[in-house]
Amino acid sequence: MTDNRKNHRNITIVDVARASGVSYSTVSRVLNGFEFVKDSTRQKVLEAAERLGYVANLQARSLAGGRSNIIGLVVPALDNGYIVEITRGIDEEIARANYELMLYTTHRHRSKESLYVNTIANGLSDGMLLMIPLIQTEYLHALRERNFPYVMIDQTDNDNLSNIVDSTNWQGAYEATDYLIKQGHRKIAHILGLEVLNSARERLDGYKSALNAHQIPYNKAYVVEGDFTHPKGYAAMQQLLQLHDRPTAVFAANDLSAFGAMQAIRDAGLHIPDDISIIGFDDIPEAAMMSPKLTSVRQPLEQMGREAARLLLEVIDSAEDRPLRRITLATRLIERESVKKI
Amino acid sequence: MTDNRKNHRNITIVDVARASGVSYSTVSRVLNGFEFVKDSTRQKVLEAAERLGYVANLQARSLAGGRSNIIGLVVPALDNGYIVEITRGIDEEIARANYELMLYTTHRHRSKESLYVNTIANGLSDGMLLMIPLIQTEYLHALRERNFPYVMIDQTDNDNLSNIVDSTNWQGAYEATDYLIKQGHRKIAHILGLEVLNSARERLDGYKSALNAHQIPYNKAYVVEGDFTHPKGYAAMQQLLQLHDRPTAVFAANDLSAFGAMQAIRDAGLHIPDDISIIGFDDIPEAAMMSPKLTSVRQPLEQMGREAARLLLEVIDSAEDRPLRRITLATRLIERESVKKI
DNA sequence: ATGAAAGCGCTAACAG
DNA sequence: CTGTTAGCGCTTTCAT
Repeated sequence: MTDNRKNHRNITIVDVARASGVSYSTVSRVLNGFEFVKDSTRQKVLEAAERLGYVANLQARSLAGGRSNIIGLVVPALDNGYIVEITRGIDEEIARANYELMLYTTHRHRSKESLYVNTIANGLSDGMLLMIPLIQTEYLHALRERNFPYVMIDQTDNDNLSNIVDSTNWQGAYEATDYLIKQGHRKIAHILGLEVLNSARERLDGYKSALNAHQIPYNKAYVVEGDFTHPKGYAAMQQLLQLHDRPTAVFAANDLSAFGAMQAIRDAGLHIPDDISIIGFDDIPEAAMMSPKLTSVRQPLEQMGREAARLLLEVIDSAEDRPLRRITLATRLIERESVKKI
Repeated sequence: MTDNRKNHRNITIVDVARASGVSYSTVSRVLNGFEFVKDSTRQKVLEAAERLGYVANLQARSLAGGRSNIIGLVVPALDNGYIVEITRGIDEEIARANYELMLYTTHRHRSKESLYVNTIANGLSDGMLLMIPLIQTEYLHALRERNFPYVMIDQTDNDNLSNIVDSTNWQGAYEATDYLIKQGHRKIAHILGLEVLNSARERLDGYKSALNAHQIPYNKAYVVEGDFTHPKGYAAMQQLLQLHDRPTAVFAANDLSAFGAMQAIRDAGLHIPDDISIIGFDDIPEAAMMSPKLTSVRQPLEQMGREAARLLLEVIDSAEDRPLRRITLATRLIERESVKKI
């Protein structure tokens, strides 16, 4: 601080100790719910703390080896409903457990990822939640080595040594494609997700398997590049619209690219679902607000966040040799208005 | 911790000191960019820190009276684009200054607000950003008393003693209404925001003033209760649709209620903008993704976040007697497809 | 059941 | 220019 800003004396356990006539270690015990404290003492201390308006100093507590009740969350950015929904689930769940959230946004810079992982691990968080696509396994290794609690969300740890929460990508994609087929579609395109990501590959596989199950030949021209973004979805759809044998339906790897595709369809003067049916993946809140409302495979995003938070809290509270868990939540097709039966 | 989780020895300045053969206060000086250090010493220290993989312990630094480079952000919840957009702006700006974000979500519980304000002020944040509607002035008073840097976003401090970033609510509402009038509308309804909030009142005033300026009598039946949410917007619109003399256009206090209204209009079998024109406020990203795309008064949300962050950073860096600032950003009408000329 | 004392990692005078 | 020292507020042995 430039000046005397931090010279304000906060109420500390010493003050509480003085006010209640005990030593400050006793105050600490009371505040931490330690059991061997005389009831009358406990009362006195609690009362004094209340009266003085004592507020614990988390950093000091954490420094001294206690818990900070803070968990770190690393995300790429706050720029889409997908991340925000998961974050909300996390937020709700940790609030319930009286934890706070420290938000680290990498802004998709690689260098930040390692920095954050390090900072968090050696800092004040009791644990950390990772939503970093393509995280390098070395970080994870470092975390494990120091026994730092962490949970990954919707990602794969190639070493298979992490606690993970994700959802049934393959299954969801299969179901979406199968649904389109059952609505009479045969010419079904797929707008890919970012292919380096596991979720994107699993969705592609689900799509292929469904076609295969119905003996519909796989048409390479119907599978176009994408990266989970709106602009790419738009471009991909434009590409599909130029095909001689235009698809009658498209399954987009996520809602964001589906929105882009819808835009492209509209801009081409065509109508959804009359001319082309479309189905998304994720079911972010915006999907229900579109017109027509987007049919989509719901990934229980908020719930994924909640489960991840809960799992992390468990890990923090448990012994080191706790067996790893992988929680895979079920996706579910939400039928709305963007698919037509033909 | 239940076990030896925190017994992992981190690399500290003591290690760096030992490795570079200087005292640890010198290391501290180097790390803090203190100027009176011999260049050769600085090199040695930096090199050793790098080699050892030293990562600063923010809590210790903050405890000892230094900066934590963390700012606290208090928000009601992460449940709508309005908050998320502002948060994003904040996030980007503080990242640029190498700060981290500690997120406190009140989940709209009053008790949490005071707790957070206290915790943050006595905790590790260097400053705090407040997005709490109807914040109690006593908290603010407490903050000022301890000279704790804070900035409020899109709120009013009745005592007028705070640094604030907001936008031209009155002006924006006036412009929206004026625009509708110029498109030939006379029967213009208004879905109110949460009336206890200043922004809601200012928008109502802007609406009234515009009507007045065009000698259109104020019709009380056209002004219906709302609270900035989708469901209330829906209900408000239903109410308007039942009127004998139905309005031809409605100005909603924010996009969220506009979305609700649009839904109600569609559910009533009517069309936008052919049967009813609608205009929102905020211009959250979803507004451009609707069909028809919503015409809306853009509040530069992300920029508001940025400005607030920048202002806070300035306050943190400046002397105590820095004059207060209020930054009011301009709103701007974004014409899209939800208003028809009649 | 409670007090005394050490120390977590760091910054900031105070000396020199 | 650099080392020494005293805390910041708290948890945690170690005594008693």
